Amino acid sequence: MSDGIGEKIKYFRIKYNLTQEELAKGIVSVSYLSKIERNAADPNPEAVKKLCERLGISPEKVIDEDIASQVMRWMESLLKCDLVLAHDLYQDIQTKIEKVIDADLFWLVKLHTLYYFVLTKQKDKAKRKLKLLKQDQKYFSEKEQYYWLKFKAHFEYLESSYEKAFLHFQEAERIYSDIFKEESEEYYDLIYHVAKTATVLHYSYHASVYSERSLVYYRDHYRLERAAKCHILKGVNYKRIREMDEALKQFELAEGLGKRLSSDTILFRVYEAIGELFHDLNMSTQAIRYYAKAYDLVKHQFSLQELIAILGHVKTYIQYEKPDLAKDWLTKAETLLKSEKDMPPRYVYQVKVLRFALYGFTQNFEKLLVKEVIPYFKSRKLYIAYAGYVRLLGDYYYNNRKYKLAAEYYAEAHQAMVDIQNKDNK
DNA sequence: CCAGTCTAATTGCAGCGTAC
DNA sequence: GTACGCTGCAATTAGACTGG
Repeated sequence: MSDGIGEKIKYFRIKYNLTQEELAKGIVSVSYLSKIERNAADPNPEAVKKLCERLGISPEKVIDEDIASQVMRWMESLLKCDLVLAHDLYQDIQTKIEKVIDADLFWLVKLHTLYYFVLTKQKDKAKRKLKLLKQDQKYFSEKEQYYWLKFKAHFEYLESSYEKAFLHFQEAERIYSDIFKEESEEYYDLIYHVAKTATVLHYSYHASVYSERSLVYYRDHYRLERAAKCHILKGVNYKRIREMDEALKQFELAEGLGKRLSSDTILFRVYEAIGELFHDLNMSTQAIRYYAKAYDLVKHQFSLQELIAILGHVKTYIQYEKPDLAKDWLTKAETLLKSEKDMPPRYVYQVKVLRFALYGFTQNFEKLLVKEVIPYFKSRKLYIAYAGYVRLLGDYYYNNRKYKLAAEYYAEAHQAMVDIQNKDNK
């Protein structure tokens, strides 16, 4: 019978560094323990009791209703990204769960703990959890396999490995219908994340299909914050295919929702996106207006967002041919970087490159791009940024009359863009 | 009651994969 | 290679059931 006691025994045996022989000695044979652990045997309760005693765990099979419902509430709070509630429940559950023998609940908790670490950005803890779960994935039921794929994807996303994240999300979607009877909040949360990841990867086709699907659900269920985020995703994708009016419309819808919810997070993203849109349209005054709005929302509070808004100002002032203002804003960015050590590399590199753009491209620029920037984006498979910087280096060689090198880099940038399209069309 | 039969739990051992 | 941890398989054992 599979009440899942086997996995639990195995988990604790490994935790306490025992071999099967050591645990089984005097109770059952090693090979029978092997079977028990794999749920391939239905051992007599006496033996199970002895094994559990040796491991110092309680063999109670009946689970506390309290814990079960608490775990469900915790999973729900994670799905809704309610971190305050999730944190409280997490503390409580962790102390209780080890005493409970119900493998179903047991793995669900382990898996959701991974997601909890990802949401709270505890990278090291998440990494460790991921490693542990990896060893046990062969025991996962289908439902657990689904969560495993989904949360692994979230982890990869956090690590900026967007391509891996995208594949895991898609695989999770493939098995979703085998496990859950209907398309619920869980499903559309997954769809939303596929859209989000596809957007980062510039997979425009996937991004627009998935963001539309999740938008419809969130709108109909009055999940306004998510709906706003879907509008932003749609806007970004319209912008990329140069449907600027449609993009602006999406951003305005998101703005309306953001105001109604008085959510600075949403409003920041909207203003930053509109700023970017006007920047792309060479409408510098408008772009600055929105970047300024975005900046006002986050300055001296959220340093990463602040940096993003500052960078918007710098590139727009460069475009606007106001180098002095651009230099002022660049200084702000550099000051911010000094006080905040843990900024994502892609923004750090952007600051460094913008400095060269404002003060002249020197040989150090070539060194920075060849040795650090280009390899970084290549290894992360962030091909859009990669292609952008490769092209920039091409420009540098071109301006220095190194035409052969320039041509090579232009070709490489072109190839990277073609590759993205191919991946999107798969 | 008991010999015979059937089923399921349990064991011993050969052999597999991995780490050193 | 060999030591170790683990698993698959055939054999053994224990217990339940049945017909005489």
